Amino acid sequence: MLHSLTEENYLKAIYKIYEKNGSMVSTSALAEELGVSAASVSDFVKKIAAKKLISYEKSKGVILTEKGRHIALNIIRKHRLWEVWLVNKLGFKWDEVHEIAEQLEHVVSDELIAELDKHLGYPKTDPHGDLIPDAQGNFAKNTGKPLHNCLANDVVKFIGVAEHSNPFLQFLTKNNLALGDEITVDNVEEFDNSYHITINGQLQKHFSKEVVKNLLVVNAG
Amino acid sequence: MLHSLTEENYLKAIYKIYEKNGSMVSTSALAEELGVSAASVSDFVKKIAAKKLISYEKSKGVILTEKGRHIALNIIRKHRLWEVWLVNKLGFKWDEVHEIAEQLEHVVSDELIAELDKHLGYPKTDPHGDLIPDAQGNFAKNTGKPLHNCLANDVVKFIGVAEHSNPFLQFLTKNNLALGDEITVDNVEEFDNSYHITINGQLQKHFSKEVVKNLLVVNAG
DNA sequence: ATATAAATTTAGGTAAACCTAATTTTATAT
DNA sequence: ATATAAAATTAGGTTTACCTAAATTTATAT
Repeated sequence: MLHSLTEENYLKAIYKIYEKNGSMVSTSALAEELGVSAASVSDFVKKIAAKKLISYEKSKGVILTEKGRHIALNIIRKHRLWEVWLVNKLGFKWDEVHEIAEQLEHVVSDELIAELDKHLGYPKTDPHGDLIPDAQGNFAKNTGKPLHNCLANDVVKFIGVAEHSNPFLQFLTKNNLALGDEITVDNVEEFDNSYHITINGQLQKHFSKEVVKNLLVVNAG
Repeated sequence: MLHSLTEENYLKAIYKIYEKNGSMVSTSALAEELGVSAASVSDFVKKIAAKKLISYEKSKGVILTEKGRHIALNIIRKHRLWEVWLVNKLGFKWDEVHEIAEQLEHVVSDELIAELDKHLGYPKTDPHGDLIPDAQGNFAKNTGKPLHNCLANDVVKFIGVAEHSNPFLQFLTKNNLALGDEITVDNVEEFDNSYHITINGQLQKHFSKEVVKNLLVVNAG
């Protein structure tokens, strides 16, 4: 079964919003995410609901069916594999790959994706630390928690970001923080919830609440 | 300037037919190549003529302008680079890459293509021996001549194909003939113009006129 | 509870890229 | 030179994915 570019983008957007909010996806949220009018969304969701890719309750919102979820995860799988390729094989930076992967993710060829996966050594995560679903759409939930939850003297490992915007990624690069780095929480400012940290036991930094909320970490070890 | 998928495919098709026939490209030839009706072609060529991508003489045919030729060559460059990647890096066979490259060629990112080119070691030819235009659209003409023009006792090198269909490529693979091989013409049958040849001084084969017409060779040396 | 605001849907319309059928133009053959 | 065939164009229509404006439904606030 072949899916139009638009259909793929709708399913991906529905998946993304659902993952963030955990509830039915509203017409307006979808319109915002896709950059189209609410009227267009209202039209289009009826079409994909008729194809059983989503279930749609009028005026309430939409949610992916198993079939729709499977397709969405396959696109996400392709997107993340291409991002790994762009960074690991072509030398792009983590803030340069999203737009290119948005195009590559729609290329249709199961053999291509299987060979790409092999070529990359079957990576588990993409350059932003996001987990890559397998060909069946299975994947674990990311175990990282925001650094914001940590207390003084905690020692953790930076494994992902909750915010994927290029400005945020560039901010981290500029501050010499990269995935895999060890972070020690030196002290938390009570007054504004900003964090004084040490990266890899070497570099001291002071990050705002907005930053530490978006750094996903696990216990070091 | 951004071009629709359709526009890119029209320009590529016009280029391809023009290279084969060396004259103005007819509506019917384009319709045949693109798999659409002549009426659709007649409509669409007006649109791209208005954009100065082709020049169009009503009822006579079309030809690329410099601008249109430049775009066509850029798509061909991308197509061939992706084919090299598929074969050299992912391990696909030369008869498995065309359809995938048809999709990849439309991805838009000059940086991507520049990095891909570097990653591949700036290849001069694709897996079928076709020359890859540079980023400015410059490229030499293929110097290969059909083996069909050779006489008994000629010793030549196989460097390209005039026919790109998968059945033909698979036929050559099955017969152990690959690009770069040395071909010795042992004898030409007068009666049907079939060729008795020896590949790399080892393997003797008997190929029909239809086959040898599509094998491009240069003098061995 | 009802007025107002916000979100959603419906109605009606557009542009891109296709189609078939009819017409016109160009080429071919006697 | 003219009839016929082939090729190209025009006319009129469809589908997909969008739009704005109007109407309706749902949520919010007094």
